[in-house]
Amino acid sequence: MADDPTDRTPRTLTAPDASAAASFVAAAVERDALATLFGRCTVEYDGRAASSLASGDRHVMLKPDGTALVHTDEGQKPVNWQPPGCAHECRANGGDLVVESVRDSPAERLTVRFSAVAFAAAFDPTDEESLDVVGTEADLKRRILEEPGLVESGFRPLATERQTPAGAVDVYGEDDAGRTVVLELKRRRVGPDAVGQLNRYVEALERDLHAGATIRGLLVAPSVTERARALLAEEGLEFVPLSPREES
Amino acid sequence: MADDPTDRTPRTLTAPDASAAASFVAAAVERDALATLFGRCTVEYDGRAASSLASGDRHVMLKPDGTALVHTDEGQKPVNWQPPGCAHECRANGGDLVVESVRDSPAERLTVRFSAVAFAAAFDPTDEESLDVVGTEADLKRRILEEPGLVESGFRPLATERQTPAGAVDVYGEDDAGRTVVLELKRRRVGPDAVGQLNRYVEALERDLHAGATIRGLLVAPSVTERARALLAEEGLEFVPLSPREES
DNA sequence: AATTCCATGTCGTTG
DNA sequence: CAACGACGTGGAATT
Repeated sequence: MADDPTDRTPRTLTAPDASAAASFVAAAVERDALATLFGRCTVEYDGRAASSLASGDRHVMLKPDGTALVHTDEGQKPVNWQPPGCAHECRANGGDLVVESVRDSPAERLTVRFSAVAFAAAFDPTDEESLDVVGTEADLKRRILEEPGLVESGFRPLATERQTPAGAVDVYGEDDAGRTVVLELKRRRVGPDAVGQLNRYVEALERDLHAGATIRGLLVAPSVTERARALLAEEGLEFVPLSPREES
Repeated sequence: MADDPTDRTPRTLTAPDASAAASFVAAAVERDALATLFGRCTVEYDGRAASSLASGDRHVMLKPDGTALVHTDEGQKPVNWQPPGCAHECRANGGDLVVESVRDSPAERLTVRFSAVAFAAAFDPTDEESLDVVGTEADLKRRILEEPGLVESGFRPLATERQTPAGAVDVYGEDDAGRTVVLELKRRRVGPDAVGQLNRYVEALERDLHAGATIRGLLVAPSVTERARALLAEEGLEFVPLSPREES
């Protein structure tokens, strides 16, 4: 059974010594299994930045796509990690189990050194499904294109992702007076950054079309912070309250 | 041994039925252990957005701080998750194990329904250590304050985090001609967003000080993209190449 | 490979 | 609690 590659039974190991753990993890990595380890370890990282973490109990996951994750008992983000595409290696060193995940470009190395492994497990996951998310900026755009009057009476969308020297505009169109209108869409409450983004597009289009062109810039989002509202006013831009999901 | 709260041996369960798995996970959550599950499940999420994921093999982690993570065999980010502060519940329902993590404000619910649990484990992690990272924007600031000439000959820093109507400026100072200088620092190669940020600060200060004030805005980063460079030129801003770590 | 921008971003700090 | 900005942001789409 242990040699059947279609076997979905997990392999496990409790309190192994370093060499048993190394063999176990090496075999799991070799056969593209998802390996997990729990135990007392230190973690070193060097690459885009560098970090060091003293000894403590952590959970380590090695994925077959080259991802490595180190989790403590707190936080949604791993305390250390390595992105997909890395090569996982492991070896016994002294009495320790050393797990390393390495990649080039950028050159990065993650080193986890276990002084004690409490537990190891390896799984062979099969997952053909993909996630379907609702309530994104794309949904907001869809809503607007289906019902332009949600933005304002008489608004007519002419293009999406229209290019400008400053980047692509989310939605480009005209108002009922024939003036050019630029929409910047956000799925949630917006701060000053989104105002800056919209302003870049408006200024780029004003330069690009012709000197005297009057272009309206509308920030479309569920709500806006005070500072963002002040910036909008300074720049002569407008805010339109609208949510990606039907309710507001 | 199983009742010793200081016991660091993990508890494990292989191919449990739904009610055994539910008891096991409930006990782990109750005693603030870190619980992991591996098996075939569906995942539903509703909250800031909403999502649905059909049946597949996944790894689920429930942390004592209320974090929930659902990982597939690919990717650094969990396919679904719930942030710290959630309440974990679990129950047997039909032949399934249902795990839910819920929070209010914002109202969010994650529901994982296992048709089969291949494996469950619970750990009692102790981790007093905190991570030390090097190569951040704070390091870049430190470098500049220790050796202002790295920015340009004669630069004199006067304040950090100086407030403006548009937010706080990273570093505020004067050049050798006595002109006001604003620095925006970035730890890595920058795009148009950072230029917009710097421009907001410069314009706010020009308004704030007096009408005719000439203020130099310097973007300090390892490098800059072409579009960002063009935007800098348009706005009359400058770029200074400098890295958070000693080398460039 | 590089650029740009969205994200259920997450996370820390500050008011 | 809201707001603001950094992050080893990650990830997708486009060039």
